[in-house]
Amino acid sequence: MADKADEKKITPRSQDFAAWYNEVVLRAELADYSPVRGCIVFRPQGFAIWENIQAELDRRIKRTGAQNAYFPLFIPESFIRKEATHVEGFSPELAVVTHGGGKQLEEPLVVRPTSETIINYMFAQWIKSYRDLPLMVNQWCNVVRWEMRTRVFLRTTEFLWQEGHTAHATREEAEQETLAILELYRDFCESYLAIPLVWGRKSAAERFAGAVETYSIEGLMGDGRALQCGTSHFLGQNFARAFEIRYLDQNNQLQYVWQTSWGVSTRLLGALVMVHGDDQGLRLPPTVAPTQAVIVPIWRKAEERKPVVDACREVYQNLCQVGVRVRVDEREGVTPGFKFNEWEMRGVPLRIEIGPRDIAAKVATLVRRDQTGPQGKLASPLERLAQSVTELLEDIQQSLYRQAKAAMDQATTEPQSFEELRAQMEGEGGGGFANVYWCGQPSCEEKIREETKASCRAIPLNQDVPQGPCIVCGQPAQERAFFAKAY
RNA sequence: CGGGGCGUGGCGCAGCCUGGUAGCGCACACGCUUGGGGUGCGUGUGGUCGCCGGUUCAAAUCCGGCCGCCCCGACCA
Repeated sequence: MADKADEKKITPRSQDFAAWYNEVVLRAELADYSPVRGCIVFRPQGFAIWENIQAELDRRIKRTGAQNAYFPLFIPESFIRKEATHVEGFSPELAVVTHGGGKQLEEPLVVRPTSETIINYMFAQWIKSYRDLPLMVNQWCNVVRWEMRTRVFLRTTEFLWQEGHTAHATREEAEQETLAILELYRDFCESYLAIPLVWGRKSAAERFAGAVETYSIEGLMGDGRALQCGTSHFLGQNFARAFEIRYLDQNNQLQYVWQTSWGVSTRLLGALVMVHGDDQGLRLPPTVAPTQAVIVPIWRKAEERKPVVDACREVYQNLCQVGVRVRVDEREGVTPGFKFNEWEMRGVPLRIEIGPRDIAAKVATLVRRDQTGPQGKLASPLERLAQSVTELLEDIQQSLYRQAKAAMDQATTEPQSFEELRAQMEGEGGGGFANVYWCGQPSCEEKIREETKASCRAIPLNQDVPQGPCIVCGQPAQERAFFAKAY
């Protein structure tokens, strides 16, 4: 009997995080494996989350003045080679098409790993004058990177993302844009996805191939490892020079443009699972949840069925009217208990139970996904249910953020010595963010990576901290940086 | 590419040592039952046992070869 119950449960998160993660993704029906190695299928439950992310992010991006466009999937191989660092960074992971229409192609076509080259090729033709600037485009698309080792959502051969590309007249303006997008991503992740972050500049070793500076937002997953959740790059004039993107300024002088690029991907789905999920499955913040509330009718005798179902449908209508994404689970032949577990696995933030007892008392029983046990359960009068639900969803959003923030804060330390850092990162259970003084030398960063497996995740901006000794070499350091084991 | 492991209904596995009608749990279909935390019972669908060859009257099982997948390492803006 115990075995049978266990069979329906997933591997506990604390027992084997990787197994837990895979089981949640599969059982919540977010994604499935495909016949092609490293490629996944986004199932309706997972894709609906991505669509919500897209919709909200798209609004926010457009508010900055960027416009959506679409560039080709195929890029002439020679384009990738035009920017030296870029080609070095991407060559090993390119998928290349050599044949088409039954014939070998004159020039192989690269399946885009990112679209800097082809977009900038077009930019060069569109930009003539300072009056054409700034030029800001965004595209939602798929990209392909032939990774050696893949993980669902976190690193897949093909993934979906949004990539923004901008060109500006001045360095200052481009730098400002880079940071504005970083802030846009930060706010989006924290407020919309309820994922707390650290953020800042990347070290040279972690920088995007072809960028002058890379900035990122970094989340901390449930197992103590960091996940890069979005990047914003200041490209300087690297691509402008490679692709001859020049404009005439007010003084009739030819100038190279200054550029940025930035993106977030379907990796965010992985972050949602790993930040919020628990042993019951997924837990979704209400803002991004495709279904925010599910109504489960409960009845025993045949004559109880109609009043219960009628009450459920009425509540459904009322909630729809106030904009709650709600559904009624009227399936027969499965018990309420089964439904409870299933919707919990899928991460629905709020469950509304309506049975004969509730109807008699003129209430509905509300059960919040973010709290287990009796404290997550409350009776709410039917007459002001819509308001209660709306308020509860808001509260659940805050609560999920607070829980994640508390976990991140608890896992964030300020080790004073290299030994302390090493001890923190050691073993499977080791991890978290280590906020340390670092002199900025690549050799010290490399030593940390070699000996602790932790890499530099972000160097916070506008630091106002006293000088201290580099945690590796002891030389005076002006800055602190976050190190962590990363996905 | 190096080290380790595994290929048997959709999923997880047993059977292989000692050759003889391919089995269990879950899932799925139907019926009754049940229903406020994964209800129980019954009936049923579904597999050329990764591929090729060999030994044998007979191969999931023994032998040889090949292929694929997973884990660890190397690698990864």
